[in-house]
Amino acid sequence: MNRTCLYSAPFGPITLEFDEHNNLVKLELSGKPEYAPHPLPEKWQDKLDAYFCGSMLDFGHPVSKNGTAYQRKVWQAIAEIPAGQVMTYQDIARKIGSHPRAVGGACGKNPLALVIPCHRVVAKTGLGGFSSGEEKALAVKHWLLAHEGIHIPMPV
DNA sequence: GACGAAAGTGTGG
DNA sequence: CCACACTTTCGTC
Repeated sequence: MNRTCLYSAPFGPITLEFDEHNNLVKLELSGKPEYAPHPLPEKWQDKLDAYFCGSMLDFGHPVSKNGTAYQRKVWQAIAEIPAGQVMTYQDIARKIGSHPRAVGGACGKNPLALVIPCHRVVAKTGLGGFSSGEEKALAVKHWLLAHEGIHIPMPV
């Protein structure tokens, strides 16, 4: 079985899902306070605390293995993005030899939202899209970017 | 310059 | 096989 934990992030509650292997399998930016909050592993509590504190912007955790080969490639490329820096979908697509559309699709299925800096990936026209236009998720993305000191050029 | 349509890739039904 | 996705680019107005 999996354990669903809740973490109080500055922008709102986030849901972390752990499996019986005690490893993070999913990280949702949307808090679902409808489950009994299991004790979040101190290991991740500290990581998240350090991240939101601004001391550690890199989780340094392997990407989820629950995905296709291309998805893993995309996530890995994203994970290689240095902290405090953003990369466009085209750059990533070019890096892995694919196209921006596929990159966006792979990112959309990214189960580890915060672990994989998918929010660090922006479109050429600015922030780009997020969750098919989920303003809430986009707000979180903007918050995370601002947290890293990145200013997003508005497409006016 | 702004708006609308087509493109080329991967995933899901 | 067809439709969708966190886009990009070309064509037209």
